[in-house]
Amino acid sequence: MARNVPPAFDLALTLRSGQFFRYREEAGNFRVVDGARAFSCRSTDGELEVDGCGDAPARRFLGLDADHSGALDVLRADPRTAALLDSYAGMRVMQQDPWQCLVSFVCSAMSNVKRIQANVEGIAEAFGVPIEGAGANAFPKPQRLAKGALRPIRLGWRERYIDELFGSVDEAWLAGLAGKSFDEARAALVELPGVGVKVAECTMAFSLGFGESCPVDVWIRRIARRHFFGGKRATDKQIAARLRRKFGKWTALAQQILFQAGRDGKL
DNA sequence: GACCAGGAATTGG
DNA sequence: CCAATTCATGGT
Repeated sequence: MARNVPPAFDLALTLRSGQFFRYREEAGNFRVVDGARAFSCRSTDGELEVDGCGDAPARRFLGLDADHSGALDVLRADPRTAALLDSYAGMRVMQQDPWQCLVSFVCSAMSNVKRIQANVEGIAEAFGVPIEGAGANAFPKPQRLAKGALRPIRLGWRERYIDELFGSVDEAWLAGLAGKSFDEARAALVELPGVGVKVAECTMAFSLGFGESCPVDVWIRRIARRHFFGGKRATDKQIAARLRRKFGKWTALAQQILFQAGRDGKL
């Protein structure tokens, strides 16, 4: 059977995993808007079907360029992730538009997926330009926004961060962080308003290709303390260090699997 | 009405 | 470096 994706890629699992927020699901078909690109995709008989853009950009976006068999070797070597592979081996770490990803995760602070989606979509509807034939707006480029223009989006206390980012971030600079070292890229991101270590590492993992990233949120905190620290307390830095040492460049993938399993009540 | 949601900034040890 | 407090909003 000819397959154009590696075995065990799970499109729905990956898109629903909270890495990415601008998609809509309609009967197994996923409509995606990433940056200025809109496309739809579905998985049938182990084949990834894409409409609206070429296979290559869609596959890159979905994280299908990575050496996943190498990842599985690492995940199988630890009993805690090995036990999850039956259900979660189809997870991939996506590679999104960095600017949209950054803004999305600044919106994510102390929020929830439904609201993050509404916030990101609201920003696109209010300031993005229509994408020909897609029935959706591109994610707006960084630009000085009119005073109070974000108010109706109801971003809460994240509003002033988003406003400052729109007026100050250079997209080429942001994308260029992919070529820096892990420490340099993170140090640069943390300088941005509304960006702490967690948001920085989400951006690095899900859009800049840093597989060693380990975003530590409330879920990972609970899971790590219970399953990697024998129930004892541990700081976010200790958690990230331990997972990074164990999973190396597949830390973000392991983190994403643990995160999803935790939310699914399987840990 | 309390409590939590993929945290960050500020301030004080 | 770590810990406590505050921030705005929506859902349960």
